[in-house]
Amino acid sequence: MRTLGPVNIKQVAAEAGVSTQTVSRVINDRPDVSPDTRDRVQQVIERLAYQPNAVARSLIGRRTHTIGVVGSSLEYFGPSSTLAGVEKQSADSGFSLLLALLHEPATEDIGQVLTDMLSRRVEGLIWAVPEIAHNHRWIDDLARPAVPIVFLTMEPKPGLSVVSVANRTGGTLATEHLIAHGHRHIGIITGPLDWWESRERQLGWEEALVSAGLPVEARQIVEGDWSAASGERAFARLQEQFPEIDAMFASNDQMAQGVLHAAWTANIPIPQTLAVVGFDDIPEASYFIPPLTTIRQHSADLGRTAVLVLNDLIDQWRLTGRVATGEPVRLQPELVVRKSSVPQ
Amino acid sequence: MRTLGPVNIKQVAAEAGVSTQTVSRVINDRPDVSPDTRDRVQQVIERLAYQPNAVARSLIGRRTHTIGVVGSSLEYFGPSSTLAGVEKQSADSGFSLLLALLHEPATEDIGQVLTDMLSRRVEGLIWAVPEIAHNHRWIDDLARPAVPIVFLTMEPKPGLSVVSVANRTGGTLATEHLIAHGHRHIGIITGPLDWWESRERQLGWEEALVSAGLPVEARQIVEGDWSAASGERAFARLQEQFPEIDAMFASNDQMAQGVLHAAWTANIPIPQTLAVVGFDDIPEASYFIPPLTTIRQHSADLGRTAVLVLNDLIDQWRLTGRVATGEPVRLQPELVVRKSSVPQ
DNA sequence: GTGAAAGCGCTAACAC
DNA sequence: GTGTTAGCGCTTTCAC
Repeated sequence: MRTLGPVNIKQVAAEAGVSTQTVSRVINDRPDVSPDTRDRVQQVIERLAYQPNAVARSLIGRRTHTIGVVGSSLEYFGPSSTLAGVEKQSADSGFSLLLALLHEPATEDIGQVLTDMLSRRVEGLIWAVPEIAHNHRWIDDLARPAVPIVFLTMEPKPGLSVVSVANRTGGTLATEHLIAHGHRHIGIITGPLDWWESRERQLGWEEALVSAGLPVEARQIVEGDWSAASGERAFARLQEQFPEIDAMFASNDQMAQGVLHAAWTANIPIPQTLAVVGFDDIPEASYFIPPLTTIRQHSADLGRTAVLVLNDLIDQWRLTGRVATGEPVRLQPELVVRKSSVPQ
Repeated sequence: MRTLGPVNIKQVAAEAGVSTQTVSRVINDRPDVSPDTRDRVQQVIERLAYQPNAVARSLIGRRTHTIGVVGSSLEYFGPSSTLAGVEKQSADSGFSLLLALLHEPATEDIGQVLTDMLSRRVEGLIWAVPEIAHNHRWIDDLARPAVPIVFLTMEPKPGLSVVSVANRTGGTLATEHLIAHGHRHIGIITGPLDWWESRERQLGWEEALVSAGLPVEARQIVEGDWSAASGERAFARLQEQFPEIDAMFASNDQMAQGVLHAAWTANIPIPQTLAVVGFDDIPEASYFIPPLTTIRQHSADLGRTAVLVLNDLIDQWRLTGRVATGEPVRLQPELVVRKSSVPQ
C-alpha cells in the first residue's frame, strides 16, 4: 500500500518491524546492527525501492555534498572543457554540481545567482566567469564569504583562491617562437581589451618584442572579439596600418582561423608571407589549412585543479569553521608548432 | 552575537521580537502581517543578512525547484549548446540545475547517477545522452519513473517524452542538394554506427539516392568516429574503393573538416572535383577553407524545448500525482549553402 | 494580525 | 543491539 510520493524511512521501519533508527543504521552502514536485522531491513529496502531523502539528510547533517559552479560562454571550447573537468573531479570527489550560467557575463546581476546557490547551501563555489571590465567588483563587498570560493580565469589577488592559466607566458611563448624564426614585424590581434585574459596575452607579446629589441607600436595592434569574423576584419586593418607585417599572434584559435581564411581568399601564402600563431589549441587546430601553430592551454585540468583546491578549502572550513584561502595556482601553457608558422 | 553557520529564522524572530511564524509570513510575502511588523522584520532580515534555508523549505514543501540534467561529450559544440539552452530556459522558468556528465556514455553505469539525482528530489530529468548501442536499455526496467523525464537525442518511443532533431531529414536535405547540383557519385562518411543519430543520417542519405534512382552500394560508405582525424582517414578509404566519387556527405562538420584538409593536401579542388556537405553548422564552418555547406541543427533550441516540455510534465505531475508523457517533438534542421558544394 | 503546536525525513545522543 | 527523545530550519494547521 504505497502512499503518494516516495517511500520514507518510517514505512521501511514499520514494514521491517524495527525502529527508524535501526533503518538509519543500516543505510549508513553502521556496525551495531545484528546481521539478522540488517538482512531483514535490507530486504524491505529493496522490495520497496527505498531511497533515503538526501534533502532531509542535508538538513540535519549540515552537508549537502554539493558545490556550485557559475560559468559562461559554453559555446566556446575552453569554458566547456573546463566545466567538463569540474564535473569529472567533483563526481570523483563525491560532490554533485549545481550549475548556473551567466549569459551576459559583463553585466548580468551576480547577486541573484550567488544568493540562490548559498540558500541551497552549496559547500563551496567555483567562479568560472571571465573577468570583464568591473564585473568582479562584487568580490570586494564580500566581507567574509559564507563558503569557500575558487576563482578561475581571473587575476590572482591576495586573499582569494585563484586558479588560472599563465596567459602572459603564453603570449611570450608565441611571440618568441615567431622571433626565433626570423620574423621582425609581428602584429597582434587581441581579444576584447576589457577582458583580463586579453590584456595578459598582449602583455606577453609586448614583453617578448621588447626583450628582442623590437619596436612596439600602436599600429601593430588590433582588437578583436574572439570570433573568426573579427579575426578576418582585424587582419584587413593590420594590412593597411602595418603593411610590412610578416607574422602575427592571434589571441585565440578562432580569430586565427579568420586570418587563415582571409589569407586564403587573398592568396597570401602561409607561412611564407605571413606566419600565424593562435592560442587555445582547440581540437580542430591541427586541421586548419594550414594546421595552426598555437599555445595549448589545458582547460579541463583547470577545472579539475579548481575542484581539488576547493575540496581542500571545504575540508579546512569544516574542521576549523573558518573560510580559508588557497595558494594561487597557475597552469603553464605550451607551444605547439604546426605548419602555419614554419614552412614544411 | 552570531553563532556558527548562517543566520536562521529563529534568530531573526528573536531579534525582531516576533514569532518565527511571522518571519515566515514576511519572507513569503503573505498579506496577513501588519505593515509595522513587516517593516521591523524586514529590517532585521537585512541587518543580519538572513537567507532562508532552501534545503529546509524543500523538505517541507515537497518542491526543490531543481531539475537534473544528465549529459555527455561537452567537448563538442552541439552538446554544449544544448546544455546552455537547458540552463537558460531552466533559469527563466525558476529552476536550478543539477548537472551530471557521463564521460563514457556507451558503458558508464547509469544507475548511480540516476539514484543520486532522485534522492536529491529533482522535480524532473533531462536525459541528454546520445543513444549508443544499448546504453538506453535501463529505460525498459523503469517500470514507472518517479519523476518526469525528457529524453534528447534518441529515437522517439511510445510512452516516452522525446525531443529530437530530424536527423534523417537532415541527411536527405544534404544529399538532395548534391544531387540537384548534378552529382551522381555521392559517398558518405557516417558517424559511429552504434549511434542512433549516425544511422538516421545515413538513412536520409540512402533515401535521397534511392528516390533519385541512384545506386547505394557498400563501397560508398565509410564509418568515422566524429573526429576530424577519422574524416581524413575515411576519405582516403573512399578514394580507393569508390574512385569515381564526385561528392560526399560527412555526418558532422569535424569530419568534413578532415576531408577538406585531406583534399587540400592532395590538391583536390573543392567543390570542382569534390563537393562536400557537413552536418551541425558549428560556428567555424563559415571559415573553413572553403566555407562549408552544412545542415544546421539548432542545438540550443533543443535544450530550451526540452525544458519547456519538462515544465509542462512537472505541472501535470504536481496536479494529478501521475507522471505523464509528452508528445514527441522533432526539430527540423536546415540546409546552409556555402562554397564547399557550389562553385563561386 | 499573531503565536503555539505539530511535523516534513532523517540522525545524534542517549537510554536500556 | 535496539528503541526513545529531541531537533535540523522551516511551514502548515489551528487557535486566539
